[in-house]
Amino acid sequence: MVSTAEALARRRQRTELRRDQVLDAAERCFRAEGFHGASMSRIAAAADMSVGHIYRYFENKEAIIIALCERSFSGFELLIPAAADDDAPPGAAFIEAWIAQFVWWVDPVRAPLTLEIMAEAGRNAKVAEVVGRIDRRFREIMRRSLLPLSGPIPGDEIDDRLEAIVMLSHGMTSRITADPKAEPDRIIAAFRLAVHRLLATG
Amino acid sequence: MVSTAEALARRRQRTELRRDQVLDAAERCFRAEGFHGASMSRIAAAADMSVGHIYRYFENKEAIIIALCERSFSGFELLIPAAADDDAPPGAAFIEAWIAQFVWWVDPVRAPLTLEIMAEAGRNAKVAEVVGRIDRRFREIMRRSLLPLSGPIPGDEIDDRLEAIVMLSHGMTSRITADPKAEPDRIIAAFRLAVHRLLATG
DNA sequence: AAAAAAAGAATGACTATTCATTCTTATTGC
DNA sequence: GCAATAAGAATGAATAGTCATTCTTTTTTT
Repeated sequence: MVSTAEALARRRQRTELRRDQVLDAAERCFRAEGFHGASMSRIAAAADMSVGHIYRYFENKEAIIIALCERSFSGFELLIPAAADDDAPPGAAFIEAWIAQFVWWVDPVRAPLTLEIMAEAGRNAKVAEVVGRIDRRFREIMRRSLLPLSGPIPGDEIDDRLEAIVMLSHGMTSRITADPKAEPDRIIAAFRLAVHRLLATG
Repeated sequence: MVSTAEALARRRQRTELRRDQVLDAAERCFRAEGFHGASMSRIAAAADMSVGHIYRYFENKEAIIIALCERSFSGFELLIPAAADDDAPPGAAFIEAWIAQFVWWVDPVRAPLTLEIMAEAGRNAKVAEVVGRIDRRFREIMRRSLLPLSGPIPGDEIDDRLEAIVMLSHGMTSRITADPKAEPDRIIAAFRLAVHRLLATG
C-alpha cells in the first residue's frame, strides 16, 4: 500500500498531536508526583490513552522525561532573544523589559517541574546534558545582550555577574516551589534589585 | 525484668545509633536515586540491616524522609550563628567570614539532597513545613547579623536583599547539582560578588 | 528464663514494558 | 461508487518483577 504524500503528512501531524497529548499529561503527573513517583498507568489515564499505546510514541518512560525537559525550556529559550534583539537603546527601559522575561522562572505552575528537572539532572546524565545545553545558550545570549550596557568590566567579573544572575533565576524557582507562602511579585522584586546592583558599573 | 536506669540509657543510646545508621544509608540512597527512586530494601542493604528491622526505628518511609530533611539542615543552622555571634567589629573581615559559611550550599555531596528536598517540598506539605521553619530561622539570623552593617535602609528593601541572598544560596545548590562541570570556587566567587553588591549602602 | 533486637519470609498492591487482539481509517481492484 | 484488503491506531490483559509494609521466627542481650 503506497501512501499519498497528503496522507503521510496527515499521519505525521496526528502523531505530533498524540505526542503532545502524552507530554501534557506527563507534565501534570510529574509536577504532582515527580518523575519517579508518577506511574505510566496514571500518565496514560491523564492522557486519555491506554498504557500500551504510549509506547508507540515514546520508547520508554525516560524518553518522555527527556522530551519534556527539552519542551519545558524551549519556551524560555525564545523569550530572551525576543527581548534582546529589540535593538532598543540600551537604557533603563531595556533592562526592565529584559528583567520582565524572568517571570518565566517564577511561574508557580512551571517551577515545580523545573526544579524536578534540576534534581534529576544530578543523577541522569541525559537530563544533565539537556540542561547544560540550555544553560550555555542562556549565558551566551545574556552576554551578548548585556555586554553593551555594562562599562569596561574585566572578563572574569562579567562571568561572575552572569553566574549570579543564573543562580538568582534558579533560586527563584526553588523558592516558589518549596515555599507555599512565597509571593511571585516579591521574589521578582528581589531579583530586580539584585540585577540592578549586579549590572551597575563601578 | 526491671531495667536499671543505666541499661535504659544504654538502650536509648543504641536506638539513637541505629536511627543514625538508617539515616546515613538513606541519605546515600536518596542522593543517588531520589526519595521515590530509592527503595526500602536498598536502604536496608546500605544500612547493613534487614528491611523489617528499619520499621522498628521509623514508622514508614516518609518518616525517614522527614527526619533526614531535619538533620540535613541542622548543620547549616549552627553555622550562621557561629559566624554572627563572633561579635567582631562589623567590617570587611566579618562579611568575609560570614560569606565563608555559605560553602555549605555548594558542597557537591550535600547539594543533590538539598535540591531533592526542595523539589519534594513542592508536593509534600510536611517537608514544606520543615523547609519553611528553617527558612524563617535563617532569615531572622541573617537580619540580626547584617542589620548593623548596612546603613539606614528602608525595611522593604532589607527584605528584598535578604530574599536575594536566600535565592542565591538555593541557586548555588541548583547549579552544583545540575551542572557536572560547575566549579564550587567559581560559584562561591559569584556569590561573594553579588552579596557585596547587595550589602553595599547607597 | 524473659525481653528486646534482628532477620527474613509472606503479602498484596503496584511497577514498566510487551503482546495478542480489536477497532478505524485509508487504499486498492473492480 | 463500492466491496475487499491492507495498515495504522488503540486497547487492555499478561508478564515478570519490585514496592512498602507486616508477620513470624530466630538470635542476642540482660
